[in-house]
Amino acid sequence: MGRKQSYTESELLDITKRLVLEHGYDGFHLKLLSQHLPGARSTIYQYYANKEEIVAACMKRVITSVIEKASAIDETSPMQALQELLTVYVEESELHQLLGDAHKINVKNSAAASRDLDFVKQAHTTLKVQLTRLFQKAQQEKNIREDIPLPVLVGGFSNLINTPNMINVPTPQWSKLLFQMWMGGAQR
Amino acid sequence: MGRKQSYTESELLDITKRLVLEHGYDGFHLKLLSQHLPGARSTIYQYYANKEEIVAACMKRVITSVIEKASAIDETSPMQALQELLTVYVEESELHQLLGDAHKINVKNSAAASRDLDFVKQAHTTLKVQLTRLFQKAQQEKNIREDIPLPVLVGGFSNLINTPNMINVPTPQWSKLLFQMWMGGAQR
Amino acid sequence: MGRKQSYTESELLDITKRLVLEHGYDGFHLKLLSQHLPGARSTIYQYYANKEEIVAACMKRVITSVIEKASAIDETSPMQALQELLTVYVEESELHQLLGDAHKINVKNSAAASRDLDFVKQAHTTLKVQLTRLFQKAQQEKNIREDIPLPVLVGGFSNLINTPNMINVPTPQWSKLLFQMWMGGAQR
Amino acid sequence: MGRKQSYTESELLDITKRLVLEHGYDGFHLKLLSQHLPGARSTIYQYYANKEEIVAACMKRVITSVIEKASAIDETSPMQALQELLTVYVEESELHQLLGDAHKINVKNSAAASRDLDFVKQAHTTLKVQLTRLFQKAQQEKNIREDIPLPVLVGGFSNLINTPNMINVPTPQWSKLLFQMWMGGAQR
DNA sequence: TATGAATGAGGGTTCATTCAT
DNA sequence: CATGAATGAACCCTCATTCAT
Repeated sequence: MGRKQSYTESELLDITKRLVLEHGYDGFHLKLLSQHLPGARSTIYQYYANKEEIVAACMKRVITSVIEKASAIDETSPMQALQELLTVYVEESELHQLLGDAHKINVKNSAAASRDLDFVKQAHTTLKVQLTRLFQKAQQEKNIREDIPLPVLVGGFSNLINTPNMINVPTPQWSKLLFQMWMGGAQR
Repeated sequence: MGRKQSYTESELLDITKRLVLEHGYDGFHLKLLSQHLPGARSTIYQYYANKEEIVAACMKRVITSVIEKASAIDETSPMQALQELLTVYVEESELHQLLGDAHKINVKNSAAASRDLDFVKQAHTTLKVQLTRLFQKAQQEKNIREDIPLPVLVGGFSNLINTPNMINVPTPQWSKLLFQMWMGGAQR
Repeated sequence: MGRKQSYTESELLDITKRLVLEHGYDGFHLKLLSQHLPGARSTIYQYYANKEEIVAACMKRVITSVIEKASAIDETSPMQALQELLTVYVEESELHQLLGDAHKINVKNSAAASRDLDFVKQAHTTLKVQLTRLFQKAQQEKNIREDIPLPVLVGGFSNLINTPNMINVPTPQWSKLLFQMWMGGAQR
Repeated sequence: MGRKQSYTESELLDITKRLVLEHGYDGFHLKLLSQHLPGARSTIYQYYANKEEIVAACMKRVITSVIEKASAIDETSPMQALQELLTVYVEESELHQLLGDAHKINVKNSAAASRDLDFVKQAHTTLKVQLTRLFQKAQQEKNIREDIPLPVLVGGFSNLINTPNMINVPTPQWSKLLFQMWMGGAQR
């Protein structure tokens, strides 16, 4: 009946996420991964067929969690929703960075990786659609200035999550600060 | 005497910059570099002693150019200066991304790389000092709101350069749009 | 668990010894080594981390064996002991040549190589101390002429091992012949 | 009428000799050589067609000089002649070490190197013949003990030159000391 | 002739992946 | 299943030698 697995798939992906963020896709080695897990390097192949699949699965898992949180948001009030959405994004701010390496994954080697990356792309689109929807609603409700093109405002909003939290405020307050700044501007 | 070089050091660094941005430090190989230059891989060693030195020299050159442009700015009016500085940063928006990999360069192999990276660090500090100076002046002149901590505003400003220019506006106008958004906020 | 190694560490070091003696340190390549072992070049890295470590380990092993044999000698009668010591040296006459390349090993790359070479140096000293001890005792017992400086006699003794055995006498007899010649001189 | 040569062939061979002794044949690079000569590395090819020829020419020159000195010795008294011969050998004691690497020279690349090495081999034989002749004469004159096989005595004599001169005596006296030790033996 | 640039072969090392136990 | 050994492809880098100026 076989030996007990010494770690779960989920643990494997957790470590993968951390290491890919730390070292980038090309700096992420299976040797490195195995050093952060019990057991031998080759054991990893019991879980995934190759490096590509590991990272793809990791990306899929991360974006799935974001999608779940984002789709749970009540969109009745668009501005309120945007604030909540920003909090979700800030909480998972690595998402952006992580997915930035998606294009490096060589998909020819593995159907599974290919499928996972397709899912990621799909999910990405879903998020963009939600964002656009919220912005359009906000605009209809006259909450948003019109002298700046909408895509610029959307881009600015999305880009907020990359702002480094230099003052180490807890995430929810950090998200509020960012939203406040984005909304009201820097000028007195 | 001797043969004519088949490409200049500057060309080499141009390509290096592009490739490091495209592939990251770990994805940047001398093989890749040589594929984008005429001649054999080993010819590269006529210019630099190793991979580390190439990338370090590249980073140095890029930040040097930014420093030059930034220090030419007239700081009399801080808000005006910030707008101009943003333009410089947007023009060289890869700087940030490029330098992000600086810590990956193994400096033990090469004194030259070490020197160049020290220079880069120094220059980085110089830029931060300029930015802080401008913000303080702006604050003194009551141009900047005070209910948001200054570091957040600074962070938000710096982070503007990462906003993707989705609408493909020419750089100067893009910079103006960003500045306008950052100053006035998104709210109507 | 895992596969069976296709050769032992000891076999690897045996071949290394032979090849370093044959080709010198600079002429000793891992490709050469792998050609004298089953399997691929990269397999060697299962045993040692780099070329330096291989040769250092080899030297350590050889001198360890000499130290063991030399320290087992009964030193009651110094002349008898010297004869036995010579036999040990002649048996391991490659030692000298092998260690001659020790200074070429770049120790910066590898702590293990550094440690092994320190051990070798230490052992070398131990051997010299023993030799000096025996000569002093022999001198006290008036077995050694005094019109020639002791270091010259010691040097001459040590150098005996390099005498090529042209007549292909078995080692113990060869050692006896050399000792006899060194003691009695060539003159009738 | 061309440019003035910046160094002579003889200087080139002098440096070569020193460097080959210092680094061994495989540790001897043309880059190293050119660093010890004025001018560019490629200039060396104005003197010799390749690395092999350089080293072969160097060996030839060294052994030629030994042959000259050795053949000038008056062989009337064999013991006297042996003492003088030893002095010559000690003076040129690097000869042995230098020629030890002769077999490493790949002769296929160069007819000139091949010719020079043949000459070296020939000269080597000439020296051995002289040595044998002197020993035979010494034996006939009853100067040499007969209980030890002649080749052993010859080998011992030849090997004297490798004795390290630890006490830093000037060469002629060193030679005398060695001869004395070899003749009379170590025993009181 | 002297030079510095260009080159390709070859050696060191790492790493994803496969294989035998 | 889990493991550790084996492998080959891919990189970095050096060096003898050739080539164009």
